[in-house]
Amino acid sequence: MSSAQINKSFIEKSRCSECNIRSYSFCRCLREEKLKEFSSISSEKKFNNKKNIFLQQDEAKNIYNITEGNVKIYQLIDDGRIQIIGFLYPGDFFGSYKNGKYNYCAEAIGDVRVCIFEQKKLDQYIEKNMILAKELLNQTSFELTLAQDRLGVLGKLDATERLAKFLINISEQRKRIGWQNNPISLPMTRQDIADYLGLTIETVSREISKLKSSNIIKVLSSKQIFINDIDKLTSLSI
Amino acid sequence: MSSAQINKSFIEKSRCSECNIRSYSFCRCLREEKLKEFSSISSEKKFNNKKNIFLQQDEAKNIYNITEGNVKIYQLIDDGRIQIIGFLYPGDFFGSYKNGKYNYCAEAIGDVRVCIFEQKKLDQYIEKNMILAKELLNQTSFELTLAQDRLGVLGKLDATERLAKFLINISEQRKRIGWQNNPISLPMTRQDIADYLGLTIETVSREISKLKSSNIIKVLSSKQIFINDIDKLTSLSI
DNA sequence: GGAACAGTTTGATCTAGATCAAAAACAAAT
DNA sequence: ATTTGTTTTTGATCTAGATCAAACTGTTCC
Repeated sequence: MSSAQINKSFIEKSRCSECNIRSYSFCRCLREEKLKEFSSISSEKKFNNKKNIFLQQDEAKNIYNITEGNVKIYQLIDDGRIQIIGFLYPGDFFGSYKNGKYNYCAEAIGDVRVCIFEQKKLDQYIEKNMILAKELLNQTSFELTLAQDRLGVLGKLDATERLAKFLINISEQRKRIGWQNNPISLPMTRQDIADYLGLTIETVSREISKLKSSNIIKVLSSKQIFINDIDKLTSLSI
Repeated sequence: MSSAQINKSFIEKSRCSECNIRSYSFCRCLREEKLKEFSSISSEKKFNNKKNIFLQQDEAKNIYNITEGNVKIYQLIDDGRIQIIGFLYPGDFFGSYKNGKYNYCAEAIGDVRVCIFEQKKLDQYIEKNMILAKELLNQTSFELTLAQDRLGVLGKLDATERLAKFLINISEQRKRIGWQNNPISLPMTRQDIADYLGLTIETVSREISKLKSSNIIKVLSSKQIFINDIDKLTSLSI
C-alpha cells in the first residue's frame, strides 16, 4: 500500500483510489486527482463482532464510513430499553452528533472495517472542497427521509406490516448495493430485529412463523430467508 | 418594499434584511451584503388554517421556510392512517424529498407565512455560495438527530412518557426561539398530538387528565397548559 | 338566548402484542 | 458424541392502549 504510493504516485494510487465501495459512498463526488490527499485525512480500522465503535455519551470527534461488514446504531433509553435506529451497510456513513456528543451508540455486527475521518480535518477539507458539503447534504437529506419513513412504521404499522416492510426494505437495499437479494441474509439477531421494529423477540419470531406457514417466505436458516412470494409480502407491508 | 429597494438600495434593504426570524433560520449564514440577491430568489406566501402547502405525491420543486405560524408535516400511510412527522415553527425549513417527490404532506396550523425557494434557483445560488451548503448540512444533520430521537419515543416509550416528553420538548423549543415557555400554547389539536405520538386521541386526553389530577400541569384551556412541576414532568419523560 | 357543530373528556369493553415460561434448535468446546 | 451455552420458537396468560359509545365543553351564528 505504501509501496504503491511511492512507486506510482504520479497516477495518485491511494487507499481511496482502490476502495471498492467508493461509488456507494459520499466520497464518490471527489475526482481521481483529489483522492490521494483525501486518503491522507482518513484512516482505516477493524472492529470485531459486538465491539462498540463508539458510545452515545462519547465526545463526537470522528465520522465513520463502512468499507466492509454491518453496523447497528442504537440509543439507550435507560438501563434496559434500547431502540435500534438503523442497520448500516458498506458505503453508509455514521457519527451524527448533537451538542458535541454522538446521538447513538454504534456496534459492529460481525467483523467490520471502517474508514475514520477526524471531524475537524474533514471540516477543513470541506472548506476547500465544497462539493463535498453538497454531497454530504444530499446524503444526509436522504438519511432524513429514511428516518421519517421509519416514524410512520413505528407510529402506525402493526407487527405483520412492520416485519413485511423490514424484509422488503432489506431486499431492496441489497439490490441497490449489488448483493444477492433473494435469499436475503439477516446478519442481525432476532433481538436486534425486535429492537429495530419496536417489538419483542417473541412477536418477531411469531410473525416470521406466520409468513413461513403461509408460504410467503422459506426460512433456510435463522439468518437466511428466501422470499417465495414478493407480491404477497409487498401487499402485507402496505 | 419595492420602494425601499429603490430608495435605499445602497444599504441593501430587502425582504430578507428585514426578516425578524432570520437569526433562527438557515439564511443566518449569509452576510448583509448578500441578502438583496438572496431575497430575489425567494418569494413569500400566506396559507390559511388547514390549507395544504404541498402534498406527498407532489413534484418537489420548492423548499419552504416558515416566517410566521405553525406547520405540521405528515405522511399518509394509507386511506385513514396518518403519522405526523413533526410540528414546525418559525425559522424551520421543510420540503425534503425522495425521487423528486416530497416525502410528506405539509399543512398550515392556523395562519402561516412561508418563504418559498425554488429548488433549482437555490441550487444555483448554493453553487456560488457554498457556505449555504454547509449551513444546510448542519441544519439537516440536526433535523436527523431529532428524527432519530423520535424513533426511540415511538419504539420504546409508553403513553405517559410520550406525553411528558412532548410537553417538555415543546416548552424547550419555545424557550429556544424566545417565546413564553410556561404556560405553553399548543396550536395543534388533540388529534394532531395523538397522530404525532403514535397514540389515539382518547389516550392523549386521558394522559393529560392524569397529569392534571396529579397536579403536575394545569389545563388553563385545551390549548394552554401551565406546567406546575417541571421536575416531576421531566422525570416522567425519562 | 339557544341551535348546530367541532373538539375534548370520560366510561366500558376488547385485543394486539407484551410478558412469563418452557421447549427446541443450533453452535462451540471438551 | 456429549455437554454447555446461546438463540429461536412455541405456548399460556396478562395488560396497556385501542376501540366503541356517550357525555361534556366550547364556539359560531342566527
